[in-house]
Amino acid sequence: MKISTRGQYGVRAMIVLAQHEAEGPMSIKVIAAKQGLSHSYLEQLLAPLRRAGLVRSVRGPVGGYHLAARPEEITVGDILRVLEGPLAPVECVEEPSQGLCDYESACPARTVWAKIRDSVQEVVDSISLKDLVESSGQVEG
Amino acid sequence: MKISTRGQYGVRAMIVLAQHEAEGPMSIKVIAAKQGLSHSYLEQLLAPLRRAGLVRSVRGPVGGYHLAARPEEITVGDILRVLEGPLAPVECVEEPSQGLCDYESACPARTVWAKIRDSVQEVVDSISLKDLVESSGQVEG
DNA sequence: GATAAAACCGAGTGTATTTGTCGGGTTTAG
DNA sequence: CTAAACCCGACAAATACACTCGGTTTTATC
Repeated sequence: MKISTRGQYGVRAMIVLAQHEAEGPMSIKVIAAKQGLSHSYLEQLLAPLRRAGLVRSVRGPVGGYHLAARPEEITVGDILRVLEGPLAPVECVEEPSQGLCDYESACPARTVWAKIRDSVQEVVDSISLKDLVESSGQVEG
Repeated sequence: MKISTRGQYGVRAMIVLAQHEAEGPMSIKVIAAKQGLSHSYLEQLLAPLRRAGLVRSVRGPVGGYHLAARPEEITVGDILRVLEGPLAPVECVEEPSQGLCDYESACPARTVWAKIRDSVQEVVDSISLKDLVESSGQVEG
């Protein structure tokens, strides 16, 4: 039941972008330094986020990344789905619907997994980047 | 964000034990057959469940396992904590308290992880084996 | 136009975890 | 005494994770 570093770092990077939204594009180098992350690895996370339309990139010198929408329009769920895949604790309750367990059609355990899934989704979909930037005292740096 | 097969199989095995509670100890062989699991692997899951006091074993011929408490007293959370470890999406929000992130003391992302943790725990701690046995049509077999 | 900073891309790599298997030992009912 | 069951530790294949590396393309600035 762990979120991998992809999801963790991705959320942290997006928070940084939200915090410095007004300052124009921010380079991978700067984001990585602010969060103590590897440049190359962070690069691998921003690529899918860009393809998913959550951030936009500007190439060339003084380029970098900025949010593709306002902070209140981007949720933690959006980020985690891109970097972690389906937010379901087991395959058989992924959406769009995976098949039932092959062993028996009425699987009592399945209801548990579905409830966990719904519960997690409700949490992450209800938290926007704006919420996170506001709740934290504005971080300097 | 996945639950490993340990947790999945463990919950399924415990449901089987709850369903046949009245019939005396059930052997690993029978449980494994009912759920289509490997005998050896299931054996590895029942050992920690026994040490944690969730099941009791009876040795010798016609031995096997049975629940150590009534189905309404054993929750899915109890089972998952034994087989999956702490029910926290990232280390820094595990209980008893792990240290904060080493990078900055005020980590906005941390509040997200804590909410996910609480949400998952509330779900799994509120579902007992009794709930699962009742909700499913009584499975024959 | 040259330079350099930055995004972009794909492949590769070492480690850790997962998901089991296997073999042997111990307990115990019949 | 023996078979059935639990008990224990080693081991192995497969997968996922967490990066690293080298090179290409784009583009502001000198």
